[in-house]
Order: sequence, then structure tokens, then C-alpha cells
Amino acid sequence: MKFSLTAVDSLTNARAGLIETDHGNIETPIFMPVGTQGSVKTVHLTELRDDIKAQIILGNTYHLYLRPGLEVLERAGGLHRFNGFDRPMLTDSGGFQVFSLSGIRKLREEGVEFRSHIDGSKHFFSPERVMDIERTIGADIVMALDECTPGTADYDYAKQSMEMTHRWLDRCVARFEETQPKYGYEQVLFPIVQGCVYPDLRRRSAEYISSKGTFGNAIGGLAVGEPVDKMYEMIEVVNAILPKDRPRYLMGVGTPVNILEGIERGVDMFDCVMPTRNGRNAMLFTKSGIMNMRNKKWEFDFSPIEEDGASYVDTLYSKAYLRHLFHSHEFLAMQIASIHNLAFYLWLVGEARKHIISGDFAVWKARTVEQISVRL
RNA sequence: GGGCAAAUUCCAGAGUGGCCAAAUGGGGCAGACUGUAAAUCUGCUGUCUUACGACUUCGGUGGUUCGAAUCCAUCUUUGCCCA
Repeated sequence: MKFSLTAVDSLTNARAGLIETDHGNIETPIFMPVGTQGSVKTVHLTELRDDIKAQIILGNTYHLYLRPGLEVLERAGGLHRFNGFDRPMLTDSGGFQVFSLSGIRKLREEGVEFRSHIDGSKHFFSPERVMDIERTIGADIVMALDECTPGTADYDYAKQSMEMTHRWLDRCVARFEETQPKYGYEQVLFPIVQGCVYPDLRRRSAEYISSKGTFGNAIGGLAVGEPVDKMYEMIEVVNAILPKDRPRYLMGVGTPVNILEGIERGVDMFDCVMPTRNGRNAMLFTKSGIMNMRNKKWEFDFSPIEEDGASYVDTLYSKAYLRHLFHSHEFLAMQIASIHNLAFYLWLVGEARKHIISGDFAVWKARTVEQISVRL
């Protein structure tokens, strides 16, 4: 696997780059659609590839381990073979579930024990176990097991948590290095910076994970309850330390504006459930602003969903029709909205890349932030 | 022609003397959602008012009562049954 910088913006820290994997290339900055259970909800592979132009998607260790389980994944020949997506994939480690499923898990030095949200059964995830599972799933990029600390954690908790994440990282690296890919293509490990909203912790964490010399690095524990200004501040603090010649992945972020702010601060990779989840809940992101497709104002608006949208669905269907589909609880509504939003997100990062290369990123970004923030 | 039953706020449907502007569900109107336990969740949904509160409402009319969606009379409409 290889990462190279194509262009670096002169006014900001934005960069355009290229990740070359055994499953194809990823042009950065990139947005990665989330496919937790091996499926980007409501979206077909053909749409993901040909319309949305997703270059890499996510899967989730905790969820795929529970269903379909490791035997199915292994006998399928890995997740790529199983779900048919032949482009790069990345698996999250279950670290986010430490946060989101905090009510049904127990944390200790050795690892984390989850009570399955499906049937209540107990499952223990040590850093070593997570590496083994991620080898079996077979994503191109695998994440280290971390504790995603809530954005509201106090300093002492954040410090302890970060230190444990670092110890877990050592164990992840050791296990990852003593094991081999199972399906004949390369996998790389990304460690994750923690430290909540505390600059000194973030710095320590960034230094620590940088010292591991991994292919790329991730920033975690953001957009989890802290003020958005804190998030931007932490990205700046961390990116001042993370090596410039390696990809930086801001985990779980975010809104289209968050992503542009992240790019400006030197982030290369993003993922978020927002385009799909919010899409399923009738929220559309467009070049000219945000729409709630359930709103009455669209009842008789027969104009295209988005005149110059990034997806074929934008001109194929009208606002009034999409509103009707949402009100009628038609599955097609969620499909259209998800495709639209993902295509928009991929368009957005693609445009950002173009403008980094052409040298007018800052101007373009300022104008775009304003346009896409409008509530329509 | 005769008998029985029922009419409730957008819909369905609770409520049978004061705790009722009226349960619950649906619908409607808005909002939330950030490494997905989410096709989910929250609020509002008679009128006026920022609120306190005031006012009007439970098929129509007229009664009983301190007080009626609830009881009585009558009318109207609807459904069912018998001819």
C-alpha cells in the first residue's frame, strides 16, 4: 500500500493525495460511506460504484462478528467476496461501540466485554482478538481497538482512557505484526488518537501513535458531545503532530461543513453515518443547502430534487414526489435520499480535491460553506 | 311500516355527572440525528395569549342539575334486525 501527496494548499493545511491499495486507488480527501453490517443501508453496489462513485466503504468489526459471524466471512473469502464490493474497505474496531453501546459493555484493561445487542450473549474483545477478527473480515485498512471517550469526559477520565487506548495499541500492533492477511492482499493498521477536548492529552496521544510508524493515522473521540469549536481545535492540535506524509483519518465526522473544515486542517479521510441515516430520515444535503423532504413546502414543488445534483436520482425525481414517498413510508424514499446524500458527499470531497490541486481551495471552501449551510 | 343501536375534537376510537379541551392510535406540522442497537427519536396538534389564563366544543333543540360529552325529552342522520 502506498500514499503520496499530489498537492498541498499554500494558504491552508489542505492536501490532495492518493492511496494505492490492492483493491484500487483512493483519491484524497475522501469520504467513506458507512456499511456497518457489510451493506451501505438501502444502497446497491451498482449505485455505490457507478453513481455515487464510492472509492472505499466501511464495515464494523463488532457488528460483522455478531452477524454473519466469522465462519461465514472466512468461508466467503473475506468481506469483499461476501458483499461483492471489490474496491477498498476499512473496518472499524468496535471502539465506537464502546461509546455508543456503553450501557451493555464492561471495560477493563484486558479488553471490553459486550453483551450482544441482539441476544444479550457475552462477547469479549481484547485488542488481540479484534486484530484476529479484522484479519478474518479482510478489510484493506483496519482500525486499532480504542476507547472512544465521550466529549464530555473530565480530564482524569480522559487521561486514563487515553493511556489505556495507547496500551491497547501496543497490543494491536504486536498482534497485527505477528499475523498475516488471509486472502492474499495487503492490510494496514491505523492507530487512533484520543484525549477528548484536552490539548495536552491530544498532543501526547498524537505523538504516541505517530511513534508507531503505521501507514496512516486516525483521530477519534470527536463529534461525540463536545462543542464543534473544540473539535476543530483538537484537529489542529493533532494534525500539527501527525506525520504529513501519511494519511489522516478523522473518524465519524461529519456534516458537510465539518468535512470542509477538516480538509482545511489537513484531514484526508472521513466517514459518517449522516448522509445515510439522515437521508433515511428525510434530510437532504445539497449544493444550495439543507432540505427536510417531509416539509409541507415541497408538496407542489415538481422541480428536480437538485437541478445540478451529483446523482441521477436528482433529476429523475421531483421534490414533490420524494416528499410523497417519505409521507407514504415508501422504501424508495430512503433509497433516493441515501443515494443523493452520498453522491453529494463524494462530489463535495471531489471538488475540494480539485480546488486544492488548482490552488484556490480557500476561496472555494469559504463560498461553499456558506452555500451548503442554508436551510431551504 | 315496526324494533334495536349509534352519533365525540382531521380519521379511528376511549370517556357514561365535576379530576375533560377530552385517553390511545393514525394522520398532520415542526425538530433532532456525526467511527449506525436508528426506515429511529422528540415536541406540538380547538381558538386567543409570551405565559398565567380566558373562551368555544362532544349530531340539532329544549330540559334536569350548583355543575352535562356523560341524565331526560324531542328532532335529524346512520347502521342492524323484523315485516
